[in-house]
Amino acid sequence: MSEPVSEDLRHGYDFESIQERWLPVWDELQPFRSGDPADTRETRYVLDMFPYPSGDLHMGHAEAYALGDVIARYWVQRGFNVMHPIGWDAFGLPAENAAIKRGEDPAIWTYANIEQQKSSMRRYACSFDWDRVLNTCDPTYYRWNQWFFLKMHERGLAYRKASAVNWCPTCQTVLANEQVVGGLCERCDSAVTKKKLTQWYFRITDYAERLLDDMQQLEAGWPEKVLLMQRNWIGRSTGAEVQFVVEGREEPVTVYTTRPDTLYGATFFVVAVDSDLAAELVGGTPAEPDFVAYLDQVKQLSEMDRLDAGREKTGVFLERYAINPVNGEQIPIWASDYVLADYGTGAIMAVPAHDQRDLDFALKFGLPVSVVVESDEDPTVTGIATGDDGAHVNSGPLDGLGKADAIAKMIEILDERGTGKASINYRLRDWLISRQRYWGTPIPIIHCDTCGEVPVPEEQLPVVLPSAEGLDLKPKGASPLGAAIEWASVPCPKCGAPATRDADTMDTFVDSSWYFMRYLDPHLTTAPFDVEQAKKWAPVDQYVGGVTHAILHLLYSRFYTKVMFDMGLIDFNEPFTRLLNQGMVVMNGSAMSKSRGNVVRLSDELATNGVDAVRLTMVFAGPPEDDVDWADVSPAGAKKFLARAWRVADDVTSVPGADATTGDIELRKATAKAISEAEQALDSYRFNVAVAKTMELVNATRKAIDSGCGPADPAVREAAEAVAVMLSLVAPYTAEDMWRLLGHQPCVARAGWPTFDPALLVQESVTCIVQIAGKVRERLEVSPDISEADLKALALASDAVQSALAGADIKTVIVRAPKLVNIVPA
RNA sequence: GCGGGUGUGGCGGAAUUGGCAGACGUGCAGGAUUUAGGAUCCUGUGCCGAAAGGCGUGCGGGUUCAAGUCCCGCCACCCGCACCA
Repeated sequence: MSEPVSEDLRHGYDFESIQERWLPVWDELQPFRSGDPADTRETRYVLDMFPYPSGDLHMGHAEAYALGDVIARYWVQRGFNVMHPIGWDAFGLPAENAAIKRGEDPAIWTYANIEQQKSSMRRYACSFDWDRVLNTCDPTYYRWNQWFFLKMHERGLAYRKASAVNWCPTCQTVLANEQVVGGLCERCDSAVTKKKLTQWYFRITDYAERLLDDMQQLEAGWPEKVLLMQRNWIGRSTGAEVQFVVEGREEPVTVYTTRPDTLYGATFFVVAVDSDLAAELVGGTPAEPDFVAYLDQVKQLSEMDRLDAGREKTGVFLERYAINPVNGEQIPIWASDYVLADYGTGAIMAVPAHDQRDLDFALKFGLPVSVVVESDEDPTVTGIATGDDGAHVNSGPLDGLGKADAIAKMIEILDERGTGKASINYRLRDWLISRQRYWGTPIPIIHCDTCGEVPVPEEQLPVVLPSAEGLDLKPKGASPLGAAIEWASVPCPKCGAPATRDADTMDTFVDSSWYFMRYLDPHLTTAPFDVEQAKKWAPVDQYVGGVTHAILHLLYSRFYTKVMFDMGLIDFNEPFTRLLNQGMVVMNGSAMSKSRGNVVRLSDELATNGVDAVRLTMVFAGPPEDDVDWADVSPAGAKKFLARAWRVADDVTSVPGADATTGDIELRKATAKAISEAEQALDSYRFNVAVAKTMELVNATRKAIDSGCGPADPAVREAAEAVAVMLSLVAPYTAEDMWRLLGHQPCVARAGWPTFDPALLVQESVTCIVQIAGKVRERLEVSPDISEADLKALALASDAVQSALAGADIKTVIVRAPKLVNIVPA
């Protein structure tokens, strides 16, 4: 099987030897270093989402990095100083799980994988600036996680509270809201349960309004879909808070509602079964045993079950009553799990006539239903809640008003009486960042019996993870760090008494929330990043990554950026100006997975077709945001094209610097057109189209060599050089070798984008189509600046037109010189 | 249920402001060269039709001299959210 190699040699193009030839040269020349302070080029910051080091690179990486690379390399060719860094999102569960399996330190597995990925990326010819590499599991990195935590703590943005939190029984750790997908753990798909724990939170809800408002800045550069998902996630809703007096209770209870206009229709009251309020209200009533039994039953449910909207309503009457503030009616208070403890106030007024959930509940338990918005159907008969909008009835001063007016009026009334006010609520919850696992950033807090939670003094950072040696990392619901007695036992920084370190580690999304700033100077020891470098480079001009992070990572990064802004560290408030969500690489329509047995191995593809062909396949497959189905594309075809392009350069016989202006005019025009069109395609992120334009130019040049002006014509050299530079974005090895064949020194990556004489784009004749009743009947070669009158006359005089008209009368003639004439017969 | 997106040859996909639908590639067919081809080169390739010609961008209407593109109504598929009061 040594055949393929000898064939390639026979035809000259051998991707393997080309790869071997140029890798060491590039290592030497380092064309993508961006840190030279004397560099005066305008700056651009291109960022690929950094990888998690679990094994070697796969097809998904190959696509993402190929696309990011096209953008970075294009901007280098256009004369920018481009920062294109890479690093590793190196903390997290897979390393820990692998370590448990092998009984070794997660650091060993992690760093081995990083080395492997790094070497694969080098071979894949990623245009990274290798001087800027960072690993989040290095203490030099995570000390700044801790630093940010302390700053947040100072500002009241990091706080601890006891709450029912999401718990993954498999990972044996808590999860943020964003990490629960459809009731399942985002990482391992286990059914998530609730657990009451005291945990650390970041107060992201304080930023809800700004996270929403600032999306305006992103509208031009982010996919609409991602913005929409974030808007939905933040879930702003407007309504009112209404106070209900509860019989036998000093303080009134406040509810949140988006429909204060339906207050006259509130016939009962529901509190979340797992809220403190429910326990308090039921305390001492005859309903208490029933309530406790019900609460136990609810606790058994997984989040999955609980979220099932089709499920029958359940609940318990608490033997207590509230007073409807507008009509003074006594309404019963129930507890149910369909009301969420952590949204609004954990209690609602139920308006069964006009809310489906409340109606379901009312019908199940035989509670009264009172229509307050005029409806044709009776909800108690149809079982369907009515009255999204309509005239209000049975509502005193609101009678006759529509929804919007009624809401305004009711808020006015509540305001006057001091029993309510307009209010805004968000679906977004605070970000739970504690994790009960080993491989993460230790939380820099010391718990002291007398002083409480004491921040680790800044000068004592980093709080370095204790060695995994001797620690049992197996998940058991409590952090393994607690068992590192020597590590955990420290004097209280305040009073000096014996105290213990917080044993939890931070969510790894903390690591990735600001890493884009650390790249600016990853070796800096005095601050997380250099403020001056930030002015030079940030924010990120182009971010590239999968849509899987549409909410989690991107929302957290946006939050961190606003916090950094408030701290005065930066002068912008959005981290990523443009965002490109590349599609996935799939096989036969479905995601590659071992269980499906449809995994295509990147290493196999690289061995068969070479790096350039794989990169080209990824880029040429279609629009970058679409999925690439490997069954639909042809890496072999890509290789064939690269060989064709290479041979064009090989065939050139003129010397470098040959005067192109004396060359074949038709090929020169084709070259100018290809460059211009590729440019437009690249500027609008239609990389597949840019490749097509390059292919057209290769075809035209081939033709010129074989059956046109011949290989010695300087226009052929001009075309081949343009192809080399255009190709350098996608197929750097082939392009570099073409550059060598053309008599140039490396690197083609910094040769500069080809220029052309705009006069070459002007055509001296264009094809004008002549339509009769919208159908093409004739084509005329005309001057591009022909007048409408001349063109009309010319078209009408044409034989084809005359015979097609067959003497019919003409109603109108539409002339769009010089491209079209449409003759409309009567 | 709510919200959003997408429908173009056998396949992946092209197509400024409405103005030659199918660029480029793949696949397929035929040919050249070759001991051979999973190499290279050339030719053809939307569909129907022998041809003339007709039809054609999910379906049905509409606007227009002209619609893949704009408007209205459907259908299909995909994605996100889903007891958030």
